[in-house]
Amino acid sequence: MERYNFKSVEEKWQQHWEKNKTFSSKIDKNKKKFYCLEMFPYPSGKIHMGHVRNYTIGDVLARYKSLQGYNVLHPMGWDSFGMPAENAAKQNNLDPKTWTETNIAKMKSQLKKLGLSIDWDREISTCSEEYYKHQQKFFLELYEKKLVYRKENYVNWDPVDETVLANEQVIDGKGWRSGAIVERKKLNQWFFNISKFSQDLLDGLEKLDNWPNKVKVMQKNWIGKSFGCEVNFKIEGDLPIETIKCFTTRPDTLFGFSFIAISVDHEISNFYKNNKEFIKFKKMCSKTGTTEEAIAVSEKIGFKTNLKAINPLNPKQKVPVYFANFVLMDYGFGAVFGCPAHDQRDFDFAKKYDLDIKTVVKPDNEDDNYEVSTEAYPGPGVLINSDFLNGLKAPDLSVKKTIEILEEKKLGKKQINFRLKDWGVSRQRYWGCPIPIAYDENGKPYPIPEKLLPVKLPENVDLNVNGNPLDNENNWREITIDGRKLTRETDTLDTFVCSSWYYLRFCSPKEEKYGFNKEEIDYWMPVDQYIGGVEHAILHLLYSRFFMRAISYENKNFNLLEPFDGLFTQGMVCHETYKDPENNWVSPDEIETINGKKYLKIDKSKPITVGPSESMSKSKKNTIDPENIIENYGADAARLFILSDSPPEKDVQWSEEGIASSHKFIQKLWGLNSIILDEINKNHEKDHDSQLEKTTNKFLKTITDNLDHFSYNKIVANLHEIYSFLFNQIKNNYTKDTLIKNYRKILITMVPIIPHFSNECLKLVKCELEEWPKYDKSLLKEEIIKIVIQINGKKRGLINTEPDISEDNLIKLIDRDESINKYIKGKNIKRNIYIKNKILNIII
RNA sequence: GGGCGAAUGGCGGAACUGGUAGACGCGCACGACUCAAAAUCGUGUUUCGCAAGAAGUGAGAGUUCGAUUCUCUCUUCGCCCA
Repeated sequence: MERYNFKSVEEKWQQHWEKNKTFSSKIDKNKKKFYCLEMFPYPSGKIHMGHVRNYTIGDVLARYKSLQGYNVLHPMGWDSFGMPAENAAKQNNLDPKTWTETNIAKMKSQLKKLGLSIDWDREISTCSEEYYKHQQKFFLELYEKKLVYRKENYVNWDPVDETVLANEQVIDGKGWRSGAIVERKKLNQWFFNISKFSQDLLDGLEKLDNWPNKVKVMQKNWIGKSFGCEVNFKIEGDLPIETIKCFTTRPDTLFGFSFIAISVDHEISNFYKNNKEFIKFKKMCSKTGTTEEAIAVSEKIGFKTNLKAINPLNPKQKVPVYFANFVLMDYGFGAVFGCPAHDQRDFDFAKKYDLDIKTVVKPDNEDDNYEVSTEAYPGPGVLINSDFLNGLKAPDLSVKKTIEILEEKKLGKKQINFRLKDWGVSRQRYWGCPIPIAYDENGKPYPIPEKLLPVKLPENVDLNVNGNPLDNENNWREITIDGRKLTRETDTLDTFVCSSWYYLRFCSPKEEKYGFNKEEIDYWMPVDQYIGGVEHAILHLLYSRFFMRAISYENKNFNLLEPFDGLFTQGMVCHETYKDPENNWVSPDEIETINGKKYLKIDKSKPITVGPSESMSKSKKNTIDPENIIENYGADAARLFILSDSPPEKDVQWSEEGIASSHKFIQKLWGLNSIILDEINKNHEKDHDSQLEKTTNKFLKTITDNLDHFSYNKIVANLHEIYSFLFNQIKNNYTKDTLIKNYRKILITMVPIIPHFSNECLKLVKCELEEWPKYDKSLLKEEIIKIVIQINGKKRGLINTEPDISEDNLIKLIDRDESINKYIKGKNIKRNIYIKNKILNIII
């Protein structure tokens, strides 16, 4: 018997698929469509195991659905704008475009080696002009609809690199590259008005039945709807200010009020423009980052004004007004009232500036003399020290009641607030989609006319400058439109914009007039199954949901709100970690195993410590290169193993033993295939066919159920079981027809998982790939079943019998079975619980 | 601090709506083949016990004839938000 040569077989089938355009897709209204989409990769250079897992899961589904008769759309593309290209280009002194295109070519060939059923004719790359010209049109369309606007906003500013940093580039308040303390700086930036759809995005979650609940909860919290109240505080003091408006979710704690804190950007700051102390204070505040977390951990500092605020519920009480670093202008109204006893931030602030701390809520298990001492109590309870509000249950009842009172007195009104802020899309970078806007000498924005689109990125740009390289491209920046001299916008779009509509582009990747073609969209959209990492649970998915709404907004021809009908989030790929005696990370291929112990390959006197399995990362040196795996074990083995060990939604541990065992299993299947080919050529008279029929039928049911539920790890177990069955029973002399018929069915079920191998075997048994084999329900019935016999809930034996046996007949069988009967002989039976075809519990 | 989730052999994990706990794989042990090794094949493998048997799904309680599964309390871990 010849060994299975995965290399030649895999190559052969990959060429076959490519030549025959097996996976190309087009509209066929007679067939049900299935749009299977995996999150497209960033072309970083080469694929990693995370990609292998993501795309294998998607490929199993796409191939399965295709066999089930669906018209499957399974495309792939490149999320190819972004900072790594710019950084790499700087380092290697080449341009981002070349770097990106080289990477794409490399990764595409790697993905092809995995044997994915992708329609490569639909390949798109977001950094190509054909792609981003449509994005620019969308931008202008949204600008027209007033869903895009420009405003001043704070950014994380690295004063050393003179550049804007994304939140994830700020580590412990410092720039990731320079290590400089990050400042807050105001810049004019473009925004998508996502908050306009806050309520709608929240409501839409309800209908997404095929999304993991976890993701829906995360999005819900991110949108962060809160019920509260806008309160107007009367102000006394030396400035012409009559009231300050605050937003609060806890108006019921107004009797514990002891200060008002306003943002340094609040309009009142205009009166302090020339105050040197204030300017100093404001500068100090700018050292605090812009994230909620940075604000939470920083020291709370304030700048006292001469203003006094009057408690609306208790006009006798007057409290100071401070500028404070923990209040941001873009939440609420840039002003909060402080209730130190029941908010930790306010508590810290009050301690620092020696302000009153008055307890107004007591926990249920405390008496009325309860007092907050070392930290704030933000929990539920009952109101105390609050005059006419005393005794109300907090927060539900007390908040409701307080709002009613404030509304009645016209001192405030009920308000709904969302945490979701508008999406700032301006990036001060070269390698992104240019924003199709220019400005006149007064800074007034002009959309670039459609006939001048796309606004192309200039080439041969000097990237080794601080700040945005486009700012130095004067030839590119200055343009004349209709005789008017204008200057281009030099910011480029956030790459999340590119990925928030790519699923539409896949439906009609060659459409020239518009980003998509309506007929194609109507047929293919929505995506039936979207598959990717949970790390995109919030931003990417929320932005895509927004984008769909923005395109549909005020559009009579097009009205699709949810792009992804089903979502599946796969887990990460992990690997053991290794360290040498000096505590340096060591990669798996620097290690040699001798007598079960691990040593450094180049210096065998150094033993290796094995650490816990962690998600693969370059810094921990525990990555495995998929290319080597495919080279040594084959794509089918890689696919089989990445599916086999864990459920796809959980983390999986990559191991050398695991991939080797998958490879062995394919070899065993090949051996079995040879035996079956021999058997088929013999002429058997004896007949054991019904057992083969039944087992195959049961296997088909199980594997189909498991495929339908993403239980891909169990599918691999099913294959092992059916293999053992065939291998052990093959000598039973099945008749040729039965053997070939059932074996073909089994082979077809392997196609989604190990497509090269199973297609090769199918060819050898002369089977043209047709359709997913259906199982026969009537064959699932067993002739003999096992019934568990329990005595007082403890298993004491099994009875083999025909199905649907009556309780009386079953007891007669037990009387004859000594091993069970010995437990009940001479005992008084109180009662029997009989669950048909399953269990009999005898209570004595 | 809040939200969500998880905890099952030496390891990864099975167990459909409460009904034989440990499928399948890895690892390990023994055996066959071999001069030998590798590869391959076979047998075994939750724990204690020679055995009959007993205990057993993070800990403790509860519901039930029966709980890995449902309820409550706690512990630990993971993810997200802070």
